[in-house]
Amino acid sequence: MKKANTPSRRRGDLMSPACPSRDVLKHLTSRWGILAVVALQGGSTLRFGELRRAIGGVSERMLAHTLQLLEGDGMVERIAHPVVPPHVEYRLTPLGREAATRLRGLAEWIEGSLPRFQKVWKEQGSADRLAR
Amino acid sequence: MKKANTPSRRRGDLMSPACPSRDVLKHLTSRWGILAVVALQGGSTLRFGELRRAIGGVSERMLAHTLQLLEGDGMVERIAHPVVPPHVEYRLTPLGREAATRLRGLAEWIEGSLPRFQKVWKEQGSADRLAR
DNA sequence: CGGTATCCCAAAGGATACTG
DNA sequence: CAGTATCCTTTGGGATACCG
Repeated sequence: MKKANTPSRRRGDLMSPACPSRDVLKHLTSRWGILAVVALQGGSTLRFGELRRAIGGVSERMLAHTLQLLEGDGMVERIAHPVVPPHVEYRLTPLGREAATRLRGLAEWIEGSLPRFQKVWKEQGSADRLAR
Repeated sequence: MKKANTPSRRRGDLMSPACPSRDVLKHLTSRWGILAVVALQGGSTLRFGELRRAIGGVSERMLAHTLQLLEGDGMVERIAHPVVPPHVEYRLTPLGREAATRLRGLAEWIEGSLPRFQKVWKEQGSADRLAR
């Protein structure tokens, strides 16, 4: 019979409420998701503590949780060396590096555009009306 | 005197906990932020209801709130025609279009990579261990 | 060192009803 | 039509303590 449409496993649609691609987006856009990927960008492998210090403000609990989400999506690889004290390294997988390209672009654009945002915030009183 | 460093208004640093650029990231990565920007991408102006139908699953309350955040950051422009019944249109500002470029790239990559994510989810039992 | 386990809270977000 | 207002539930995420 027709194989014209393979509805389920062809391609995601973020505009559809039930699409599994929403989960990927959710993980990447969790509070620390983007920052973790960006911190790992560059191919370097980082230890848990290094990563934690690189990402200002993240708690151990949330960093571990975020890394598990990303590992579950195949974007981060966890390498645990069986020594004591523990030595665990994280690095991006090929899939994660693809994500990192986009996320780094976004991150750098935001950072570089900050002066313009601040101008907007100053000109209008948006800071007062809305929770920042 | 030296003008070598203008610490505050030069450029953002997302890795710093207190940097205001974190607010922009937070707004864009709120549950509906990216989807709203992507839905408006293309330069077209959309009415509130059209936008709502375009973004599957968003409630009126959250769409209005998200649009206000984006408007407050100068990425979305709200054009209200004083007629009855109300007629309100939304479109991206130049700043918003710059964001849209990055976000559309991310969104399309996620959508196109869904088969690979599903493969990862199937191979490892990550769906069981972690909340999706 | 690199985590879990537990507890707790603020905030994000949904449902519903109402309004200019 | 395009919102607010209100109420309520869920959950993201911080603090702390403990463990292999």
